[in-house]
Amino acid sequence: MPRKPSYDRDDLIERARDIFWRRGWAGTSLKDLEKTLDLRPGSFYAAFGSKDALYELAMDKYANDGVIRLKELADTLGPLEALKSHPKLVIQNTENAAKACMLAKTFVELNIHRHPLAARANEHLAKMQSLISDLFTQAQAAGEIGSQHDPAQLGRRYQSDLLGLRVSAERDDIDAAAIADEISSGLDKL
Amino acid sequence: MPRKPSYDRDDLIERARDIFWRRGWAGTSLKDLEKTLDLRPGSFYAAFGSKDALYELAMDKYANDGVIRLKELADTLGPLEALKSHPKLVIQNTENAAKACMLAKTFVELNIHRHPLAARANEHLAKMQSLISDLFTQAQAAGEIGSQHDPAQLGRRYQSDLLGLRVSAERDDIDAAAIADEISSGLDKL
DNA sequence: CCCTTTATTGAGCGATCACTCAACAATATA
DNA sequence: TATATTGTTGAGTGATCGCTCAATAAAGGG
Repeated sequence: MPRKPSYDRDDLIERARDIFWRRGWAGTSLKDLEKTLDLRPGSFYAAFGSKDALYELAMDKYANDGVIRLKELADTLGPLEALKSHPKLVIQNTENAAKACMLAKTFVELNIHRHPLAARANEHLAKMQSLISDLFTQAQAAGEIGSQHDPAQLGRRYQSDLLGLRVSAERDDIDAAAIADEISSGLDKL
Repeated sequence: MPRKPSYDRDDLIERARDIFWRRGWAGTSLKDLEKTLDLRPGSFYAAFGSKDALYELAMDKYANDGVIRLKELADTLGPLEALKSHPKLVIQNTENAAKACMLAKTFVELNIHRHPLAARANEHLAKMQSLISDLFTQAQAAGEIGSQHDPAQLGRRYQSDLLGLRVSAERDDIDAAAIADEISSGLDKL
């Protein structure tokens, strides 16, 4: 009986992810979203409910894709090589996305207001950190890094360095690829 | 002849700096500023001209104070020890300020719109990076670090790591002091 | 065809945005 | 005290914010 939507929902979420990622939460207005998604207000709210609800969908997609990408990298290259190549890859998205981490941007922007999206961003960051630590554990088990290191500690430091790299990568006057190389080669000394 | 202002201008700029630092550019409304500075709109605009003009004053103060603090640290402890203790100090501001770097927050929030404040934030970041590199040069000249390293490269990496640390320090579930220690002890291996 | 169900449209809601300005208050000089 | 100069006030500007909803369009089942 019913009429079908004229759009692909996942495609809209991806486009929303990119504009939220680039412009931030407060920096993205509903007019921006309506233009980017080619939706009138009524369709937008029928489809997603609110700006925040769509932001959450977009951020969840961002986070899940990031986890999948790193896991696939580990399956292909092994844990240590995955961690070594990840920094370079993560600042190479020439597309319509930003370089800085969307989770970090969301957290920093909204945590001061105790906004639920900040808490969710932090959960995603914690999950990613846990994945990174797992890869360090695997690398250690494989004898690729010394047994004296604490994987949790390494994961925490790695993620922190990655966040710094990705902020630096937004700057035109910074050679971010060089920083990525230094992060990677630092892992060889473990 | 004239009437004198009933406020201390520098004090207002410091209070503005803290609220801008914490809440960001879009996240700080004029109503917020009026409440924090105890100024009615007319006085605000007579004193500062615009929200952006005050933001610039606040950010400039933030940046200049940061430069002065690091220089004083170097005068007291010497270049390498200054760089080693700086990370711990910079995440210890228990006051009404944020942990993440105001320059990085400003740049990341406003650069996508090519806002003049983003360009100015980047200039401040570049100047701070230059100061850091100078300290590495001095440490190298004093034989505190090996001669095989490039001070410019070290400065770039150090600043990037610092930005990551300061983002991580906003998270309640992260032991930022531990990351700061790792950054510091990493300098001993140079 | 009709009818039911859902999608789409776009004018417009109240609230808030950064900001203005005419009226008034306070102070220093004459 | 009178006057000139500047600071302060707060109602109010047009624009934009996120969002609503009644009207209309489209599609499948009978």
